[in-house]
Amino acid sequence: MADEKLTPRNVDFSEWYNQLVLKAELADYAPVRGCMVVRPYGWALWENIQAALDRRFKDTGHVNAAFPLLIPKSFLEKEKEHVEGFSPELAVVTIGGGETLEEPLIVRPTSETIIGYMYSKWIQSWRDLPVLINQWGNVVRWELRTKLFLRTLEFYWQEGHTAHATEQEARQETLRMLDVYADFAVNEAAVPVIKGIKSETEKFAGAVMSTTIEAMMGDTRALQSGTSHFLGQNFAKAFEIQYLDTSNTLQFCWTTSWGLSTRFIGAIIMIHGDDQGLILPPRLAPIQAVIVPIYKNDAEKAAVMAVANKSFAELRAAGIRLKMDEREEVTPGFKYNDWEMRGVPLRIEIGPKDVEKNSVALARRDKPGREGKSFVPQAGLAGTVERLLSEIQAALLEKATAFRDSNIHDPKDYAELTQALQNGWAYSWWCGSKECEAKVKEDTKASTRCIPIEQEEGRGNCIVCGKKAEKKVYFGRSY
RNA sequence: CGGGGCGUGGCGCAGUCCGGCUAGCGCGCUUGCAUGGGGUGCAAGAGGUCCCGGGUUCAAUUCCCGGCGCCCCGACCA
Repeated sequence: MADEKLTPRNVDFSEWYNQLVLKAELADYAPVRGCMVVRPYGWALWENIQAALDRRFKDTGHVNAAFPLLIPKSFLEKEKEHVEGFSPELAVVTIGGGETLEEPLIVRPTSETIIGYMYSKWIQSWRDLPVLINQWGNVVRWELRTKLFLRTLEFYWQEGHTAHATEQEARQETLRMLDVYADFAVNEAAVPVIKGIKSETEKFAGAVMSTTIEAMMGDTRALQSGTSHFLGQNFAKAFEIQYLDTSNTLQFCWTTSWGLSTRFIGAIIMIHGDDQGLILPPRLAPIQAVIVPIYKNDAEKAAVMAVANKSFAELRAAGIRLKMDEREEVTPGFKYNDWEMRGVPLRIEIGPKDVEKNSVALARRDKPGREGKSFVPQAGLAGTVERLLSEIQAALLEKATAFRDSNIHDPKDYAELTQALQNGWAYSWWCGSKECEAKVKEDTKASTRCIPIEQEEGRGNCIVCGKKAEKKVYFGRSY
């Protein structure tokens, strides 16, 4: 419960984050190292994320299915880069039913292999394409260093896997799903993101091209918040995913995969939260508004609850996700702090004075104190609440965007670059070489985050080596 | 895997250096009374293998040896 204040965000961002996740009851540490329990409030947030994404997946023609948690070890070994990338972080099952298994099974770290195997059975003809399947599930990666939501041994996500007849179509699919992620992030989570392409060193093991939506957290560190890969024919060749084209020629498919995980909850916390606690974007918040009735005797209680119950019914009917806080053992002030910590966007206070004046008091979570407070008529409350929720949603996006943009620097030379990366990102020309990328990482701990898909025409000189460069890239320290 | 730190009621810690009596404190929890528009007050309670194993000793939470676990930094890492 809300006993003590959080460590202020600017004193120790990491500590603030950990305390907040625990105190807001989003998640808790599990009895297994590096694992977490997602608690009901956190899972409700995830369910809203799922719903917003799943709707978009369906709208773009995808269907859901479920594949096994366990994958034969040999499957992972069929794609060379894939196995090299993932083998250090695999959990392997060697015993089943008391017997040593002939072939070890791995707990899926991602499902390209087993889904690829199934696709090879299901796809025969060009008429079977494209295959557009998504899976909601969990995966395990044996990470050495973990943090609640951002990186845990087991995490929940969705992984989309598609197979296409042509390279062009698969590349389009990759970018289309990246757009879906960006649309979700911006319009549902109020998380501004940059769509871009990962460098060779940063890309997914087994992909031809990886794309990302990259977001800046409240401490200016970067977070890869969703990712979409063009896999070329790498997995199609490893698993013989083939079809006969219209001229009766056997062809390999072109495949993609794309994923977004519970890590995104971490992004929401770290982007919008403040010293008081969480600030959840209204469109995803499990509770959009909380009603706090205020009274000190039975007579006042009866009058206040009559108005509170009427308001509750009206808002409920309007589709607002709503909570009535009827606890009698804590004071109104305690409830204010409690719900602020949990990030509820709007608080509705109803007391004897409101009953008298036919009003209610509204307090916006995104604006502290008096600035966010207003007294509105009881009549037409649902309309007022809907308008405020939508204003809060817009204000969160605007604030996060302004913060990000003010922390993206444009260094003039390498010295300025290293300086800029102490506190923020840099957007600079880059020749594309691994050497220059590695040097920046060595000197500043910052990696290339992405080469934005949308960037102005032109050429410049690499910020590191000074050679001709055709693309600009974002550098930043990441989670 | 390298460096550092820490394991004591549910949580956060003190005590241990220099062994000894009933192991304390804050928060939380239970009950009662008062309170109630910004983290409410008072009172009475419940709750402990002092991480585990071994050794030294009349006596170990405390000293010694071994083990396990967790956290931070680094390396690694979608």
